[in-house]
Amino acid sequence: MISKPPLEPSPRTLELRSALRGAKLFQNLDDAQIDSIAGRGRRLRLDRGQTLFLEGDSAQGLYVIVSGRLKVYKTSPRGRHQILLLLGQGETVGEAAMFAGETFPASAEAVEATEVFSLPRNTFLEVIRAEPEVAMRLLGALSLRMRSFASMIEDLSLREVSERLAGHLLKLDSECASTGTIELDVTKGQLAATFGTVPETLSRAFQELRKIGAIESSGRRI
Amino acid sequence: MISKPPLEPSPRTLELRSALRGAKLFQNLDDAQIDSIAGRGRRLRLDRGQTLFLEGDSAQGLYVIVSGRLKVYKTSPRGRHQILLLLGQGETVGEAAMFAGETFPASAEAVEATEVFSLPRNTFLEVIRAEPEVAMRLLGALSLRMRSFASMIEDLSLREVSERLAGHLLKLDSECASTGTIELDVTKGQLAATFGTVPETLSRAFQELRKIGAIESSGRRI
DNA sequence: GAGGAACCTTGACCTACGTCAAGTCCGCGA
DNA sequence: TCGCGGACTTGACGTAGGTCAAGGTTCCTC
Repeated sequence: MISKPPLEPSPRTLELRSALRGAKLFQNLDDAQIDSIAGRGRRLRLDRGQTLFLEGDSAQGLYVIVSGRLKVYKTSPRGRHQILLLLGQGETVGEAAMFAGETFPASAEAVEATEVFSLPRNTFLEVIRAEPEVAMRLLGALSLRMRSFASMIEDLSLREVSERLAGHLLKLDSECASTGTIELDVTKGQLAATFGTVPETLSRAFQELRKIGAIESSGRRI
Repeated sequence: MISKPPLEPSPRTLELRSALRGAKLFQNLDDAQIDSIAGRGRRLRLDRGQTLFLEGDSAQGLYVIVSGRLKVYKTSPRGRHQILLLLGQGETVGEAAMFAGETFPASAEAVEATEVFSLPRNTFLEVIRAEPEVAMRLLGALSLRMRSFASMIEDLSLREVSERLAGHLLKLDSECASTGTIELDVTKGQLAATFGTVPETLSRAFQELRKIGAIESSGRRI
């Protein structure tokens, strides 16, 4: 028996709506538009560690994270990882692939149980054309991401690991509360991979900052 | 005596028009639109080595390169440079700064005598709103740039210098003619700075590729 | 054609950091 | 309660590549 969408929205539908509305990209769409988008894509569940796409896969659309977290990363032949982005609820992956090249420039995988909403390329292009404001927000999002890539490049090429760590901690502190104590929400292994290094080296960088008295830390609290 | 623009377009005006039309961003605008844009910005001449803006400067607009070349780069406290982009005629700088943050995330300077056309932020935003196609092209351009940043990050973190060089040479070859011989159009010092390294190391990388027989080279011909 | 100023190369040296190999600590399921 | 596996740390070691210093080219100007 095939069931059509019920007239009363199910809890899952409500959750999806609010996730889409939470996405910066769709912030100024009205309910009807959100619902129309919600009806035109598919939902995907990913277990922790499951991959959403691999570098080189052909990109058919845009993904919005409904819940959970993804990492977007590159892999070296020798098995090391470089994390480009860590994304949470309301953030999107795959925009860039829709406008340049047909394939994903990096791989993406869930770092915890994650649900994504996938919107086909053409649907998204329609939305953009109909709503110039979405295009503007997308430009904003891409620009922000470019900035963060630019500073990753700067870090990798001009700063050493403990400087990257120090900078990152300062940024976290200023973003979150400036209370002076931070709780990491990623494993140190992942943190290392976002800095372009390995856990061992990151560990020594923590050690160094501790030695010069810049931080105190135990476990993930700093 | 103040001279108004003549009715007959001057050669300089013609040059500007064709440069703007050459810019991918404005490719599908008609003559009237191009002229209107041309009339609303200013032209700037830069000598070789002169800086267009510095990281942190407040960004008032978009620059289109009319002739010559610019490098966009980051600097370390110890004076090393990392080149993010090398841009030529028809390419644009400063888009990202218009949509995210008020300041330039990097510095830009002319690597040869260069003329740029600077378009105020608001004018450009008007153009985008009036011409959604320009927004789409801009999305394409930013996406492409993101891709190239992503692969710079990959290179810096996962590949060694001679691999970067080899990859770059292969790309140049496939882009230009696949003839097997390439003529570099940048100094090796600049090439080094785009790879996140120093001239000495680049020189040794060339040496290595020569030794294993992958290339032959003399001066800038390879 | 002589004198410079960039640019490039080569050598000697040193250090940041990646790798390998043992641990240690912690949470979780039986 | 006892492992057991994953995350993290620590140590020893090797090396890619940055730095410093000294030439060598090429090219531009006077």
